[in-house]
Amino acid sequence: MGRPVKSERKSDPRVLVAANGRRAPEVTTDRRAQLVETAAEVFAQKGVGNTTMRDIADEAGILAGSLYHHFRSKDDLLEEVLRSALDELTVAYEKVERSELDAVSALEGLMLVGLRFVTEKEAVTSIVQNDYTYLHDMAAFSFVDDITAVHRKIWRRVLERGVREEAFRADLDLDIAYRSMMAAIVAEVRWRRGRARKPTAEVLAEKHSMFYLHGLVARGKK
Amino acid sequence: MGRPVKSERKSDPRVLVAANGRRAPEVTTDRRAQLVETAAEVFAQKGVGNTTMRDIADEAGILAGSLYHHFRSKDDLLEEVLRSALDELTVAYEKVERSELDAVSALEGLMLVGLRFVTEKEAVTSIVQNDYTYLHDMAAFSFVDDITAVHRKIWRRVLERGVREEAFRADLDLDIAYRSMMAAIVAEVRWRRGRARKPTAEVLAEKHSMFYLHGLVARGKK
DNA sequence: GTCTATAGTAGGATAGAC
DNA sequence: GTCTATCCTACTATAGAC
Repeated sequence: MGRPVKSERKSDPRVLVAANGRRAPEVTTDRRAQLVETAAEVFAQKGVGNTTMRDIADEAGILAGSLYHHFRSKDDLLEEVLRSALDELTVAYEKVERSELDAVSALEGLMLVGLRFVTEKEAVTSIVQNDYTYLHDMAAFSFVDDITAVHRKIWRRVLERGVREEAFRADLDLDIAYRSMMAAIVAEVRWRRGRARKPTAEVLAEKHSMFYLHGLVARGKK
Repeated sequence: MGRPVKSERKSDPRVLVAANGRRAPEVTTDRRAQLVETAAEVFAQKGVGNTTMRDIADEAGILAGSLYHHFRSKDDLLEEVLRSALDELTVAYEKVERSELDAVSALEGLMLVGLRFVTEKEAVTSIVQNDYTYLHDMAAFSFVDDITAVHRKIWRRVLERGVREEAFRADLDLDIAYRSMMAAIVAEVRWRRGRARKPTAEVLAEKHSMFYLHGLVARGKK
């Protein structure tokens, strides 16, 4: 990479086809969604900056130029990879918050949702985690920060409620708590990538909850 | 980036000058060390893949070609950036382990050392954190993993000792504990970069220790 | 929807003057 | 130790045939 790319985003091919009134949308979406999936995998594997359109095309079994029939630019393709996945995550977090569980259960719920995302969308998680600098320096990807901010607010509200309801320690530093847990969840993707034995999100959530709820120190002591 | 670069590493200018028997080593080192510092900053800011030799040269006030008088290649330069800093971190961790504190204090010590590194070497931490994929895919940078493995073993020994001495919970999952704390420490660099108010390592260590030692749950409850 | 071919650009690295 | 000039390579993106 390195060549600056301005994506201006205009029409979406799917909309055009839909307007024709033909084809099941599922099939229409297929090729495009399939390419997005492939791209996600390659971006995650090599890093966005080191991924060329040819890399993606190779993996998809076509030539680089053909990708431009589906996407306006490399950044356009990346945007589609990220936006679809992150929007799903928002919905899942919101569902936990709306469920009105007690604070401890709600936090466990958020953790499970976060870890499910990490385990089910390894590629996207890797991209967000590994290409942080790339994404943050390009105005075109500020939407990632916007979405992340929404997630943070949900977590914060649950933590605040926990303190208010005296389920969590009163002297808790909520910034530290949020940052630590989020960092740990996202970092899980680095431990599981390319590994044979991949623990399920449920197992990980159970362990993380245990760790964060009770801490390191043995109960009997102090 | 994208162009594969093989660094083979041969003579070091400093050695040659030293062999001449002239100059204070400090002054001799200066220019090179200064360039390494500058490079670290630029790599951290833009990401390794998006940093060009011209970017670094601009920041240093020279032309791109001149950098090759000091370093054999871009990767060579990056290697120097990383190796010097990470070796220092190893020494600091080892010092904590040798001090034979009780497990809780030792863990607090490791945390402080880790956070001091993050706060004092923001650039290097950012690079290791953000260009994870780049570093892991190139054989030339496997030394980063080697060094990290040494750090992990030190942390693990302290955690294991804590459990043995019954300072830490017996049912602690050491993998989760280590990963979580390390992820949180390294992630701190993302929160402080470009921020006006930067908490000191000491303040952060105090807060992280509090959080990890005691967890979220209020004592009175459960 | 994919191909061939290619324009246009930019980065890594080198050689030799100063 | 830095500069000028340049080679080589590789990537993004486009145009038009099939």
